[in-house]
Amino acid sequence: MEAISYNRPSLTALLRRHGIAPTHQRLEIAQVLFGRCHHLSADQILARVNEQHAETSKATVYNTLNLFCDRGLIREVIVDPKRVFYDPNTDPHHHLYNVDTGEITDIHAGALSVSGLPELPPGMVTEGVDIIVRMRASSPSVG
Amino acid sequence: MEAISYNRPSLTALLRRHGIAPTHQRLEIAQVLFGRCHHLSADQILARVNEQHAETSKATVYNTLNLFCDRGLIREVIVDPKRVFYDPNTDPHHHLYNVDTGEITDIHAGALSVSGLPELPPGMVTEGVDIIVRMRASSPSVG
DNA sequence: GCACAAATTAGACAAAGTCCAATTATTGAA
DNA sequence: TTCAATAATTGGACTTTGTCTAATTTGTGC
Repeated sequence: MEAISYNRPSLTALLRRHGIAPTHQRLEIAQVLFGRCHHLSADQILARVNEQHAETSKATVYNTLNLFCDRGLIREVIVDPKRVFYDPNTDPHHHLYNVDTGEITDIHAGALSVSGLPELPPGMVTEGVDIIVRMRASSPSVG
Repeated sequence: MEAISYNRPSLTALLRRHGIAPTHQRLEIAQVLFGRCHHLSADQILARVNEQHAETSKATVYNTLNLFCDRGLIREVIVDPKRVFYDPNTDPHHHLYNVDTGEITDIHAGALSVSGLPELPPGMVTEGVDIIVRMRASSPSVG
């Protein structure tokens, strides 16, 4: 895994390395993504970026998250039909999803192996394999 | 796999077996789900149900799909952040997702095995393991 | 036919995300 | 620096998916 420090100079370098001009707003967003707990939604990122003083618009947050995804800096996590989460960890790994709380935890891919995947149709290429383990508390009140 | 015929009497029986009163609208929706190609979104189901003559409202389609899910008749498929798809196949299986076209295909679980999944935290229970293989055409114009 | 419960409905509403035209930053060159 | 060109950001309107509610309709047993 690429070691990432969370200070401005190294975030600036990180963006540049991915061909992204390091503007003020992008650095703020990068800091939220890489500096705090993982798996935030666009809305949560918007709120955190503007915690101290409003400085970034909704449009910019969405633009930036899509840009970061396109450039391989972060990854979308699609587990909740209501919103997309963004994962600053781009190493191969999977997710444990707490259906009750919405909490997402990483599962390292190293320990895990999948066999028996079918061949893809000709001309097609795997973009990624997502494994989502959905869990819940064992004795919910619903019988 | 439970064999399901797609005529009214067997759909009626299917609903009753799951404790669901077989109303006209529910039978229409069941027919669309079980009788045609798989993995439809709520919107697609709404359109198909009202193809001939408008007979079912948006609210009923959403109510019914949620009811069918709760009762284990169908399953949600969460692969596209824009909408939920509904899968009439409730046997254990996984999905191949064509990122370019949005097309979803089944992967039978029989042929497939996963090892190395971590233990769940105490008091937690697996609700399901979803595996999504995302694929795309091998040489997209984007370099 | 009557009363009661269950299902359906239109349409208002909410949340996530996109789009656009106008403004503001940033950059490189002179 | 200053200027011009380009790139980024912005508010707000808009779209889409899905939920909610209060009123109506339907169905059931008696």
